[in-house]
Amino acid sequence: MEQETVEAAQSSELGAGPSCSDSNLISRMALNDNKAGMEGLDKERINQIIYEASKDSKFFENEKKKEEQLESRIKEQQSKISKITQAQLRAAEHEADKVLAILEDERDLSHTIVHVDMDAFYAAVEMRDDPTLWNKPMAVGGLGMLSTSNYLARRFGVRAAMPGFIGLKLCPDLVLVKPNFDKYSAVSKEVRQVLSQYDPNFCPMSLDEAYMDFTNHLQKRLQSSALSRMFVLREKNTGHDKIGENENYCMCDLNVVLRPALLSSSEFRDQCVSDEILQTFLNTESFSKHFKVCTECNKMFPKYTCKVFGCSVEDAVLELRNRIEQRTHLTASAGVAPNTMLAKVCSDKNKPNGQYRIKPDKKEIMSFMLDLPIRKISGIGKVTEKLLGSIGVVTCKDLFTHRAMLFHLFSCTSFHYFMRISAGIGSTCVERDGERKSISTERTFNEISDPKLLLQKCRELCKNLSEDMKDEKTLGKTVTLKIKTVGFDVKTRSFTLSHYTNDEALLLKAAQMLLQTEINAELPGALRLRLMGVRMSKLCSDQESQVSVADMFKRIDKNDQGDQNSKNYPNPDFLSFQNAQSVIQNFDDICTGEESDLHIVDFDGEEDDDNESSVFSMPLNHTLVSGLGDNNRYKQELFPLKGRKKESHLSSEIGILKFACTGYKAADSIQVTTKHATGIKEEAQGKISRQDMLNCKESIFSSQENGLPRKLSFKIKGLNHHLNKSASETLSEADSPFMAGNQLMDSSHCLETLNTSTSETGMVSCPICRQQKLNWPLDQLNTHIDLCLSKQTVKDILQKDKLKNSDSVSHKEKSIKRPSSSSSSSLRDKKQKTQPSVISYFK
DNA sequence: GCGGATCAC
DNA sequence: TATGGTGATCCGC
Repeated sequence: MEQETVEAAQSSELGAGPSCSDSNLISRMALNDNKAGMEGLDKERINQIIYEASKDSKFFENEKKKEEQLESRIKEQQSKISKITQAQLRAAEHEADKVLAILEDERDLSHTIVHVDMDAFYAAVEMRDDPTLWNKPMAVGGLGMLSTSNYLARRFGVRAAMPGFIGLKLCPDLVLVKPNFDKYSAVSKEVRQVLSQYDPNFCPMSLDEAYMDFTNHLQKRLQSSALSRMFVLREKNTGHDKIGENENYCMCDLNVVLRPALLSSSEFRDQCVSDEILQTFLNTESFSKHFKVCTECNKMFPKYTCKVFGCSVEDAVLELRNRIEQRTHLTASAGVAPNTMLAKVCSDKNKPNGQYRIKPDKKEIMSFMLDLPIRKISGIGKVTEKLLGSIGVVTCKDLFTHRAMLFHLFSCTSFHYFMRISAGIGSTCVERDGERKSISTERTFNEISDPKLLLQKCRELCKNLSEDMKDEKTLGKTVTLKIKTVGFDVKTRSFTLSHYTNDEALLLKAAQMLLQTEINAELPGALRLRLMGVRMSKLCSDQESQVSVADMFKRIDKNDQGDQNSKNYPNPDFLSFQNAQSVIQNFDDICTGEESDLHIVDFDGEEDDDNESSVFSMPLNHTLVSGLGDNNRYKQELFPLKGRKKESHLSSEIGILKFACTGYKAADSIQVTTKHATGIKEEAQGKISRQDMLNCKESIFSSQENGLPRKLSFKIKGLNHHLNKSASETLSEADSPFMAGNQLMDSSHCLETLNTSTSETGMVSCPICRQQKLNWPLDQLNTHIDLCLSKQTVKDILQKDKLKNSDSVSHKEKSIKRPSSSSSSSLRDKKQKTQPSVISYFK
């Protein structure tokens, strides 16, 4: 810990010059001894070894590059500083003090937060189960990377996040053990069982650590009997506390196999008795006389004692740690404080197998913060440490001293974060994280540069991810490809689909497109990778696609009121895969006039329809609903308009449903909104051109592959339900390339048509941007279409169309409340009398 | 919304 | 011979 201060002080002095320019090792690669069990090491020697092992590697080159980038960030920071006037600093100080005053108001000392952290968890589990490791420096991991090391190994400078081969250089006797995650996870479960008895809502951060709120437990504890705070302890240092030492002894959790019997045998079991009296009784009375053999394993009990734990926080936490140890034969450390930030720091203070408490007292907190290095705070890593160090901030108190400067140099978020740290204020709730926000898989490998093999790797990853997502019953919308070059350069490229999916083929298509783009960018060179990953974000649950129309209403209403509970409702911006899929499946049937289980309900609140109320219970993915504008009678009754936003998401979805079902029937006058995959919305008002109509069709057709929708980007507004004369005059279906006589082709034929009609000449053209290529493979064409749809091309088309139809009046969505007579055709005027304007559906 | 960076474990 | 995998967040654009 002391070295750390020295290192930080050095970096604060270095100013502009590169750090460690004299010594060979750059600071970011130096041993990070910010970890228990690593005090007082010969850092210089260790760093020299690390340097020797790294200096010629590409990894090292990249680290140097990053170091330089950091240096230039620091220079920028300094040039900013040079422009700050004294007056500005004074003003900033004033602002900062205001912030601190507000924070002070929020200070909450009423909670008792405990952070529990298993000591060298993975390593400890392995040592517990293998006596041959007991006296050896060991680490869990491989030559590539270590997950954790035992305390013996730490004396050599071997630590987590260090490559194994360097660990071996530091400590040639180091034993490497391959990780057994299943085992760690099982042990973790046991630990959690104990934790849950103190706080059922504890918040696990990983397999080996958790935050807990002890406040309630401590309250109850005050009322609890001494006996209920009595627990069994194995006598230590007899050897009988280690698994594998002596097979003759019971290794069960004595608090499970023995304690109940002890409790019921105690003469105090029905009485209120003081802790002292009970403890004295336990010390004199030898229970082991009566209980010698474990009924679970039939082995002899080891030597044990019983202890009554008091009602204080310290005793409660000690009891918890003891119970963990009895249960798992592993030790844990704990930190106790009024908030999570401090509790976390505390759990490290007396590691291993210790605990530390900061009392809920402002003075005590402030004196604790006084010389606490900022690096100890969770969230401040090596970069922030260095950035802050360069302006003289090393301890938490320094954050306060330099608050005016921090105000100028950092974002609002960071500044507030720093101020909270300086005041020792942290979160007092330990709620578990909500739903996950992304899911990913990535793999490091020996260099791959052959495009075929790269695509193969991509395929594997997508397959894995798709499976993981199906296991998790989750769908996603944004696909991100991550690549790391052999030079350790990391890049991410993402693409947002128009609907949620976890389908392998769709995933692959998106990821492949992104990868191909990167491969192409390197041409004529090769893209040389050492890692590839695929991530899916913007998730929604698989289940959520099964909502009824009523749910949908509720959801929109909740969300628009900014309800805190809106998380309980599906993301309003959803077009579920199932939804789309079901529409597509019904698509051909409807167009060809065959049976379908898709319900079509005009749900506009007019008097004449008895079917309408049934809509509420229909699953949406089999229901086509129209008329859901704010004028909708049912909707108004159910959810009075209280400044609610327009139901654009809903109408978007319904628009797509409508189009899918009626697109072939054509329309006389419609409005098109294109929602790009990028999220940009483009609108075209007035009459739609024939070409747009075809584009829409093509888009939907080309979206079908293996029966799956690929792209649904069009939202049709104001679509009239049925073909009529005036429409047929302006839009002849016979002109469609997808018509076979009077019959519409099914989707597979359309695909064929798309293919063959163009391949006669060998030239294939993109239906969107009209770009032509010789023998454009369908795969790539589809990928290209995706790209087109996501970029600006559609916008251009729509722009042109706008020009062509410049006689029609253009409206902003907002201004359209009623069917506009100025842009109406006579047909629409007629229709309007019998039913609400189609435009009003999507106001 | 996207991409780079930082951070924790 | 040789430096991980997963998830979250923030910032600047």
